[in-house]
Amino acid sequence: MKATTRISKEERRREIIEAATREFAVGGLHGTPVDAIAKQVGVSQPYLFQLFGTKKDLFIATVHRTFERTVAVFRTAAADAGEDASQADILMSMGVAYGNLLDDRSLLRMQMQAYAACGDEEIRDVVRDEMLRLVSFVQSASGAPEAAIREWLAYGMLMNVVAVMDLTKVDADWARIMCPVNGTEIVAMAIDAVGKAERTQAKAQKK
Amino acid sequence: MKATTRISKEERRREIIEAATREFAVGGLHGTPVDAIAKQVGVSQPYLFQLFGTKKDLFIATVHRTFERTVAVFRTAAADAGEDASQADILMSMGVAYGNLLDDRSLLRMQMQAYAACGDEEIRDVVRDEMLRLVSFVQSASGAPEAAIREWLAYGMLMNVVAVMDLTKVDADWARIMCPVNGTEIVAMAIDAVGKAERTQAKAQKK
DNA sequence: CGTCTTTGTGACTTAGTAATCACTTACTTT
DNA sequence: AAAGTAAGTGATTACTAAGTCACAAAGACG
Repeated sequence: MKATTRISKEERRREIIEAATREFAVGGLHGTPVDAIAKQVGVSQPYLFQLFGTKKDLFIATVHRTFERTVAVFRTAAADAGEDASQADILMSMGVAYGNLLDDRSLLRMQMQAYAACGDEEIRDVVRDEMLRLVSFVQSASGAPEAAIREWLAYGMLMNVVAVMDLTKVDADWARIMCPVNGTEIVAMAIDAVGKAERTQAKAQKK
Repeated sequence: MKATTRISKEERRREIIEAATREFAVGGLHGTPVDAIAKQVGVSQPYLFQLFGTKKDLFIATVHRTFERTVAVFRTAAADAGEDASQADILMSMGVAYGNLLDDRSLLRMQMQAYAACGDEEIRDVVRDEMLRLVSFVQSASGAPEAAIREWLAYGMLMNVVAVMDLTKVDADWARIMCPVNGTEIVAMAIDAVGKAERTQAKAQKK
């Protein structure tokens, strides 16, 4: 197999992480053979080990990339909200963007895999670190008070679970409790969530 | 190895599921050898296959048990709230009980493993089904409006992530955003969450 | 005490898979 | 074109782990 054109280490690394996201998303760290990732990229399996050292290291690199992409989406959303956007506007914009991001089930599932792998100390440390970055960014970008951010995060986590179960595809009363708008994308939930956060925030500012 | 005393199939099944919860919690479906579970129970590995058929089936049984335990805790908490408890009182009682339940990291991590394994269709169906039972119970036991339950669930999901990362052990500003009371148990968060839910509910009832 | 049912096991098969190593092939530079 | 460097692979090792099967031993019961 030498149909592959040669590209730089860094490029290849990026390609591999993209593929790894898709594969790890389904099987998790232990359920995904490195072979499968290599095959998807069209590169030999030993090369992955040369580039990443260990399967776990590749997993960690993938976790990093996952959170990085999320923060990037938040950054864009915050910028799109405009200069004179209120704190609530910014949270709203980021919430909607996150809802759209969840359409990429690979990214979402990869995030769940990261949480699930927190039984491993090394991975837990990485996940904490990534979460630190994410929360810090949201805080500084929105300027919203802690309580509002917490609530916004809480709804985000609910959205994760809704998305991972593909609840939007379930047409049942109970499903609508978790995800008010069935059959549609989760974005609507984000809007609803930010609406609440806004009220919380208004209260906090009155004090 | 015949130190084991013989007990009924059903008893043994229960023992195995307990051990499986602990093991699967760390390694997930694919990262956990059936051997490890068998060893913990003090029973031979082939016997597990005789009792459960497949590793995946054992995993599914464990998922079932995990949610069952959670609902049981909610049931007790709802009963403990007393006859003339308000809807908010009941949600509060269940929230606090859930916070305490999360001290059992095995149960919590097992729950995350269940979500993470939703890439598998069969497991996803099971998880949906368990979630249906859970949400339905909370709804009927509390009688609270949908929006209040949704918010209560959202904070529950946030608590999950806080617990899985062991954030209560992290003494940093950003950690306090996700988990206001650092160094202490997550219960305080539950109380805070239900406080919010109560307000939401009050609003809904004014309409 | 003998036999029947149920719980349980030792030994094996089969297949996959993380990691390594010696080696090759393409591209770059002088 | 020769020499050097960087990207990439075939073949193999050493091990793990799911699932099977024929068989054993405990208790129940007349």
